[in-house]
Amino acid sequence: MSPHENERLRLKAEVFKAMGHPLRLGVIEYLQTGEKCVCEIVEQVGTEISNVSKHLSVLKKSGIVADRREGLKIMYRLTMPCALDFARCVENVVIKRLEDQRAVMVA
Amino acid sequence: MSPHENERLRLKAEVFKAMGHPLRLGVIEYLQTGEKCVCEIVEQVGTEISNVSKHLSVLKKSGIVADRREGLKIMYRLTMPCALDFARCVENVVIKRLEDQRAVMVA
DNA sequence: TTACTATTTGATTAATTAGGAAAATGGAGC
DNA sequence: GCTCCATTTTCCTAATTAATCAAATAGTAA
Repeated sequence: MSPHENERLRLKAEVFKAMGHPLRLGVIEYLQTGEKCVCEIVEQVGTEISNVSKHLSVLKKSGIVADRREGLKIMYRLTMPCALDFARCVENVVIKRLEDQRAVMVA
Repeated sequence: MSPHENERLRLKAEVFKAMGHPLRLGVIEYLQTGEKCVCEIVEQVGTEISNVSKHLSVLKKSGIVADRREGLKIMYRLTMPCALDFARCVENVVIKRLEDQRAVMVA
């Protein structure tokens, strides 16, 4: 693999990796309902501000969200709309797995 | 967040996490060209067999690939076709970022 | 059964990631 | 200037992940 090919895969993987955490995925889903300040996001996910802030910076670094200042608040928004399409597809697969899990537990 | 909601996000995140490694992403792209044995995949990605095997088990656990035995060989195939659609979308974003990076380096 | 091939698993180590608490930053308003 | 507010960064510790090598497994064929 060429260095350029390698860098392409690395950047691409970074996007998936950023989405590969329940809290961050929750934030992405929440941001579908529109631009939010950190304080709103904190309330939604229910954990320490400092923790949320760090997760947001991961999302930002990978290009999934962007932020802007509005007075005292920092507003975050989604910048990769297609992420939602895929998330929806994965959702279906996951729902199926959850159903399978339950079936196993019942059996 | 309810426990069920939590479990849903956890499973969903697991899929993204599985895709969040350059080597595994390379394997997924390679498997677009059809079912392959471990030996072929090893040749493609160019690293230790045991390492590839472990990465394959991560992909399998998250439901992205499935395997079957054929004689001595184990054949792997993609089982989540939509993963490719999203990968294509991310690709475009990443290409733009790569171009930006180069622009910065030139400047 | 023995030898061989393809793959997985286990043990170890190094590196990265996640979370909480406290300190630091950057604007807004007095 | 100082003070408040929203957010980020730093420091620390615990947990997870990745890579390599060696050993184990599972099927094939003599």
